[in-house]
Amino acid sequence: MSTEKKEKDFLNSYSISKYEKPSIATDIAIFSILEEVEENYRKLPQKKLNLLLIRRGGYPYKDMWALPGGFLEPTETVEEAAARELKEETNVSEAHLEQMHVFSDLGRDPRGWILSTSFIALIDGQKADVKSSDDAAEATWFQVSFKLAKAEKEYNEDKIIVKSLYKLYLKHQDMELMAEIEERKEISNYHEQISYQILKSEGLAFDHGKIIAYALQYLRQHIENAHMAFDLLPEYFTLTDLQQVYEIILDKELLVANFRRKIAGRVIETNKNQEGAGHRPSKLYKRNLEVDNL
Amino acid sequence: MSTEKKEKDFLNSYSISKYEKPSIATDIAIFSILEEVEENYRKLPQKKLNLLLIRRGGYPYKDMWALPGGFLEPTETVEEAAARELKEETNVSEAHLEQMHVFSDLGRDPRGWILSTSFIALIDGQKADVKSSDDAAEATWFQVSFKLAKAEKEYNEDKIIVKSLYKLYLKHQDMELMAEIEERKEISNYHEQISYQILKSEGLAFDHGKIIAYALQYLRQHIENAHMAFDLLPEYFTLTDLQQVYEIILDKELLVANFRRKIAGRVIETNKNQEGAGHRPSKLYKRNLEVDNL
DNA sequence: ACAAAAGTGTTAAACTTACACCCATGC
DNA sequence: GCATGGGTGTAAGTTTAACACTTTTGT
Repeated sequence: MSTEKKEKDFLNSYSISKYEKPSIATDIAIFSILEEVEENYRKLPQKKLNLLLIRRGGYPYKDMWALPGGFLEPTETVEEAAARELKEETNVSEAHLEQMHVFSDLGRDPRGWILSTSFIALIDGQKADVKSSDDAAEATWFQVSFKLAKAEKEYNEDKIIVKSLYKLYLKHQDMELMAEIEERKEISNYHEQISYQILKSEGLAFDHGKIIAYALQYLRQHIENAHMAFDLLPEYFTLTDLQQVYEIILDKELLVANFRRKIAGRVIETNKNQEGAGHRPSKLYKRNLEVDNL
Repeated sequence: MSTEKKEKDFLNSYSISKYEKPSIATDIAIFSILEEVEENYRKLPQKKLNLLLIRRGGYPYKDMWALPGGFLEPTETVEEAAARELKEETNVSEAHLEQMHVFSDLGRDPRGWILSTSFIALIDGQKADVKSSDDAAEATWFQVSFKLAKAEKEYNEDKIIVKSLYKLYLKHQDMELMAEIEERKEISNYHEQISYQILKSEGLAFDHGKIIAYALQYLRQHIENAHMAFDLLPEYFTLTDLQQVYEIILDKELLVANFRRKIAGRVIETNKNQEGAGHRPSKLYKRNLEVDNL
């Protein structure tokens, strides 16, 4: 009997269904930058980092807020599932959409054995068309605040443990969700590992506080490398817009002259101008697609 | 009826089994640095990047080589599953072990709907105790060669497409496995995406050529940031050892004086010396666990 | 003695950081 | 006119890159 024949026979008789299997969900942290209205005609509107959450219509965690997501269908990849969810919730089909992490803690979902392959999506807030989806769930942008509240370092023999307590606040009008997440880094001679634990969670469903914390750390660590900042902006933008995106995500002020020198090679000046503001009009730029390393 | 009661009732009546579910495999790219014997007593032994592969004992892909891996059990997280596999194959329980990517292409496994959550593991080659595991599969270190063979750039309106063809060779004695993988980067104003495709594959099971290519790119991109290089070395090492790890992974020569200045803060000098070589003995160093950013 | 690697010093160029200053607009 | 943001220049400090040179060992 040929090898091909044997393999075929094996596959025909193989039944994968005898093993217990988990369900796979994809959850997406969809971020955008939105502007608050500014009453002073001179001042620029304040930009804020926002995250899209959906109020759960059913059990479990009924009426609490969760990341958009859903179960993986047998006809699609996790990327396709994430793109489908993103499109359903925001009607945006072209966006930065990137795999982030698999969350598989036992008991993370009371419905059973469910793994989450999480994604991070960055979209231009103007382009998103957020509305209640067909299942009547409310989708809402929440302003994000994520701050280090406490840090401690423990020196053991051959090992250092760094614990950092972060407080996450998500605000929309008079609604405020909160989570306290502890990040634990363990560094030894042979390996290092990082883990997150939810200490407190108010108004957030499942382990989504943890996923959101992970996404925010991921954003901060990756905003400088790739072109992620551009994905949060429209096609044409001012250098101040771009700088503010960096400042919001890094939660840190940057010097104008230095920032401009640094990103000079990544943008292309256009002959368009931003007009109508109570100050000198600024040039509009677009991203330079041609960047050597990427 | 209280909300808690309702939630409980819901969960009791909820049956997740009605949806079709995939199996979850964890596959690990286990890397180590091994030395080739050197006949010239003066010369240092050549270090090489090695990858652990297992010959498949059964169908499908019988007798072909695959990444160590297995199915996720309902009692463990994907990290625990990966650690279990690593321990089974190498008897190493403390190592750098990190989630990499989820591969979910339809048809990636002829046995059915199987997703792979892939990991990357870095171990000190000396510590690994590789032997045929209980299921009598052969586990073997393969020397890795991964080179860019062709690159092309396509300029469209509002979009740039960069295609890079990589050739992967895996050698052990007179065995040679090969794969050609195309990396495709698409960069537009609104998003950028990167995908890999297997063009040719000889001797490698499943889509593992793709996973290996992904792992090697991941290694190259991350070796500078974190302390990954140290995880490939024993506790005490010479600065030349460390430099060679960088050189092997980046596939690029570095200047000695400059390298030493760059990593000066990350290592601690010990009073131990490497002796017995046909040249001036070198000081042994160990890693400095205390690094500001991590 | 000498091959091989260990290890250090010097310089120019590049990039980062901090700060000072002028410009243009709408009200 | 003036508040606000747009935009540029310069000098000090730091890091990188390239190269030259000295030191120490085992055989």
